[in-house]
Amino acid sequence: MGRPRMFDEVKVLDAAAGEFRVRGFAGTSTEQVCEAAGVRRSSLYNTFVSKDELYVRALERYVEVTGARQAAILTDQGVRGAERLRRLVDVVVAEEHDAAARGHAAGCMVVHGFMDPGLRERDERVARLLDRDLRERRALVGEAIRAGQLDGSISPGVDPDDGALLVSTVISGLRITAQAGTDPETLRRIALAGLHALLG
Amino acid sequence: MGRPRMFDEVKVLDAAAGEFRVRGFAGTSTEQVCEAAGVRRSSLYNTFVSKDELYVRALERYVEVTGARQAAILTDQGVRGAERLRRLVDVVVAEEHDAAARGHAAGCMVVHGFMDPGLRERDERVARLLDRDLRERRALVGEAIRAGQLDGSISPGVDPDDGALLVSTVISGLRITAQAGTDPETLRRIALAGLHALLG
DNA sequence: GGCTTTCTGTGATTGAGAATCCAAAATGAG
DNA sequence: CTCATTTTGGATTCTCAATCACAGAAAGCC
Repeated sequence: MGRPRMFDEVKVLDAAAGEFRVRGFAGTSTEQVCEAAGVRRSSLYNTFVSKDELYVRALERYVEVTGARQAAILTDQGVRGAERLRRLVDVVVAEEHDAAARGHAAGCMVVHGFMDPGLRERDERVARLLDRDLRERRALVGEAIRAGQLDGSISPGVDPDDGALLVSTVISGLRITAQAGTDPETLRRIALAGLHALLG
Repeated sequence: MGRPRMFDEVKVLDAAAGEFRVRGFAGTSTEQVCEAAGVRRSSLYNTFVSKDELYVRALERYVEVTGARQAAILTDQGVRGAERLRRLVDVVVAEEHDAAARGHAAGCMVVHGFMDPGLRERDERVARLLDRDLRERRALVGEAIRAGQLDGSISPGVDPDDGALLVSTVISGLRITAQAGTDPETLRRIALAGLHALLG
């Protein structure tokens, strides 16, 4: 029934996300994506219509994968609330560390997406994806904070919604600070200091 | 002695910075800069050689202006250390607020610069400018923290260098969170929560 | 094995934007 | 007023990313 794909569609999306997260949409050429994915441009366009469509698909995938990973950490019932937040930070720091070892910064599609108003205006779906991701992320962190307040690891004085916003702000800031060549231990120390209001 | 300039070179740089800070280098066309500055393209190129050169000049100017404003706040001897940091946050929040009123997010050339590794690789001067700015900014915040520890407004337990890194991380994160449509009061509350380790 | 279908790869075409060029206009000096 | 000099507006060229079209190749079906 026709010649089968020589490449794995999802692998290409991951490769594309790997490029977009570093340089953003405007800063990444389709040639770079092809290079990273080991696919010819015509195959890329044949499968994914356009650069915009590819970006949307890659963003969907990126949000889904990172969201799932973070959800697993934040809802881990075997761990106290405060520790879940620490593990979240550790994951982000480790990501940056791994990327730095490969020479480039990790970047983040969500950060780039938010920093590019033109992109959100041009494609409604991008705006929706980013907003939904942000909401879900905050909801998950908020739940972890509530859990922490119940198990006594997080001070009951803080509003979980504010706390969630703080966590997402600190992590975004971390992405920027990481690019300036800050070492992982320092990065982790700073992040935990930023969450001092929550973690004491 | 020839026809004089019809435009103010510095005003054009400010207008260019105003565009670059929102969409970054790759996301901004010279046409947009011309539009914003009210200058024709030939005038732009006649005066600033190329887009790259224009960007470097705009970044220099941007870094100089924002640096001076922040320095004034952070070294204000009439104000206690902790209060200086709060004022710094207020300035950033106000910037985002003003921009939001005009429909677009404030953005930040420094954040965009750090999030664009390709740019730093291509032009050594951009990398140097960003690094220098970051160092100076941290040094200033560090000084304010030391001052705060002397006047008793900031807990003596924190390392000023770490504190400075935290402040710059939180402010960067703030820039991102602001784009998601967070209102100014919330933004301010979150930022102060992030600096809880410093400000108590 | 021939046929159909769908993929792949090469190369052409389009299009956006950066860079350049040129003639006209403006201005101050003499 | 006239000249020398520089700016300006518009047209043009150039470059490279993005897209498209077609020929060849690979797999399943009969």
